[in-house]
Amino acid sequence: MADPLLKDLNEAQRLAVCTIQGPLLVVAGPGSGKTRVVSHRVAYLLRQGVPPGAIVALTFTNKAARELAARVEQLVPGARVWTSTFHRFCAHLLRCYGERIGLPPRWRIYDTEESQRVLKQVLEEHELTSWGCTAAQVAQRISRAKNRLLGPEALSPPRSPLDEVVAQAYPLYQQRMLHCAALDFDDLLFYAVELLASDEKLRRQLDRRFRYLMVDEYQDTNLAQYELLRLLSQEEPNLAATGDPDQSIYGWRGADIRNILEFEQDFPEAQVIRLELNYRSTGRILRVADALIAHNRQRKPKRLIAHKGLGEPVRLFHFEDEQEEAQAVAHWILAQVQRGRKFRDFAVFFRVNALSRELEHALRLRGIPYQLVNAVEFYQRREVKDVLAYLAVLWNPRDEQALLRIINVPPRGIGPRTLQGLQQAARAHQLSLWEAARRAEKLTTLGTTALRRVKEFVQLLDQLLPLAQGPLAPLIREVLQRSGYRRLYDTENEEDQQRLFNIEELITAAERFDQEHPPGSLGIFLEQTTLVNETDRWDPQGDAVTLMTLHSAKGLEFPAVWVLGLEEGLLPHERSSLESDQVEEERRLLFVGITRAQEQLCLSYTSWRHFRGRTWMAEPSRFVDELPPEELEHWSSHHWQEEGFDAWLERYLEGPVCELPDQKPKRRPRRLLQGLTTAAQLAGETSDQNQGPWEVGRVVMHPEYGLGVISQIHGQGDKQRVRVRFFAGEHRTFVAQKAPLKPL
DNA sequence: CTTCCCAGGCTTTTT
DNA sequence: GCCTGGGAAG
Repeated sequence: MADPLLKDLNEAQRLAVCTIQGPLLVVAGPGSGKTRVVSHRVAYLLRQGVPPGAIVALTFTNKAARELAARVEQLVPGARVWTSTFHRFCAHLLRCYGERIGLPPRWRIYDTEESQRVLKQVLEEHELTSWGCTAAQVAQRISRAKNRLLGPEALSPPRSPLDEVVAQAYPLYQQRMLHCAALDFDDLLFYAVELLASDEKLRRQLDRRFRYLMVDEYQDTNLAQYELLRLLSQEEPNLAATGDPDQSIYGWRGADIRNILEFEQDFPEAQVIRLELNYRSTGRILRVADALIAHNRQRKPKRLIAHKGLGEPVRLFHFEDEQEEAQAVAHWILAQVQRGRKFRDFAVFFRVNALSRELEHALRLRGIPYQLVNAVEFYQRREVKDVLAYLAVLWNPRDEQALLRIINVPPRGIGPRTLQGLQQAARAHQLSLWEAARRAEKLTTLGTTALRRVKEFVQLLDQLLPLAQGPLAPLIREVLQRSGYRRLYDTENEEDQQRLFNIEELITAAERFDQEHPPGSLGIFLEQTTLVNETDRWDPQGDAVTLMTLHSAKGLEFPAVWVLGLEEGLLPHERSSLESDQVEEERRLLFVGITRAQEQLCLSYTSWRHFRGRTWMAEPSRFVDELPPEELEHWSSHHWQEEGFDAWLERYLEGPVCELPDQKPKRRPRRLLQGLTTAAQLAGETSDQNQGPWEVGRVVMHPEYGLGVISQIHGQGDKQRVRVRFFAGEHRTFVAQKAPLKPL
């Protein structure tokens, strides 16, 4: 075939690209060129004369959607194929047709925090809190129900107190959400399915319009997503799903691995193509992965065939404790960087974030740059959410959570008492909180002061309301100006500066938005802020080692990978080690970690682990026994007494390594005073951005340690720490904001 | 309305 | 060991 599009594809890939009619399942093992296949398939469809508007490609993350769009653009410049996340796709449908199933106009998406607050309110108002279950638990159950398309009326009979609470709270929660014109993430899918299931005409219309559906990461779909796809694949059943059951690691979020396992039953005409040739990892790494995952029962038989050579053996290390382990990781990296490798070639994975601590310490001690992937998301920050809440109220005053968030921020004397009065009035008269506030004089028995303050607040919003029709950036500035929000923060204070800076960032984002949207597009902006996270994810920026959880590692690859903490209770996690389904998911988690490695793979476990303030006796993970010994080099902790890890490293690297910094004397950080973090954890590079009352060289006084000198300042904002050398000889690091230090 | 203090808890986190 | 949230005190 002369088509250049198909030139660089292997046989299975080509088949997957060219199979365009009927249901198709592409079981794509790790590193098998799945993204290539998907993008080429879109291009091929276009090449075959399919109009771009007939194609929809659904993904789970914005990043995946963006990447796919970019690759299609590369192959077929100017093609306008709709790539979207499930949630955005559903949000779009509901914006267009939501009123058909009774959704209020101008609804907004509540993020997890907001919807949980609503739930909490509901629980409290109906005295459902005394049952000893948390709002988070109930929220999770409601979420799970929605993912399974179970409405409040469809729950199975309660069998536990929690069931009881859920049964009562669920309908109340839904009512309240709709009353606030709010949808949570799960609602987007749930209502979209309801819409299509209840409106056959619309369903058929959309089914015909979106003739070619593609879904990535199909193993992670839940029932709601599955049903959505079904509803859109009746007359035009050209559904192409790609995924790998062995990489299904989101069962706990409602993903149902059966969707992919039973694809052929669900779509009897389906063709199944397996991409088994792996371009990423060396042979031994794949054999280890293969042997491990073979212990799972819930899977589709599939091989991993190495395109690369056999490569080095996989290394399995046993250490005494996590300090030794962390030090070994650090030396392993450093020694290789000294020999020409880049820091960015390395990644370290762990099951739980808490395990990064010791590792970070070890890396810092040696000046190894690293990027820890779990940053607080921009749109989750308090000040950003406050400003967004103002916008949300201006967009739809019925938005109760938003209103509650700002009604007394900055403080304007509307305390819990006043609020309670307003809320009572609202409930009594079936009004929104905003309406109650607006008519507070008539509806409540508030005192004159309280009433005046409410009035002032109502006036403030009334002044701002007309501006909501205009562009965003000026609106935000005006909000900040008239509400006095900016005054909340002190330009002298380091942390506040960061917050003000974040607000500036938000305005910048709004300015960009204004350039691309007509005035009054506030609703779209609000939707983007919840559905799109600009800042989060891992970016290969700069030269740094990557540290992340096994979950975050999915979809990435690195030349050299180390997975640590292969211990019972940690991997499989203790909370997932009883049920076999869950253990299988944990096994897949390790599988995902292993298959990220291109050339080198190290695995490790320890005898002792300090964790949650205790020393735990550790036991090798059951998965360790499932690895094929013939592909491994296994080094036990006894070995290091004879040789030492550094000596091993020299042997492994076949030559001396330049001096590796020695581990500082072993001392476990002790807790000394409330709000105080010890030096051992945070000794590190000196920041060159010393500002505020803390400066290197400044003499300070501590109530317990006496006089000292600030020797380093590290980090920024609320993370900022000051390291102090006390004249008595101690070194300590303090959280700057909470430091009990007095500058002298 | 803050601020302080302590108890309890504690995977993973695409949207 | 460290953080969050709730409750009491200022």
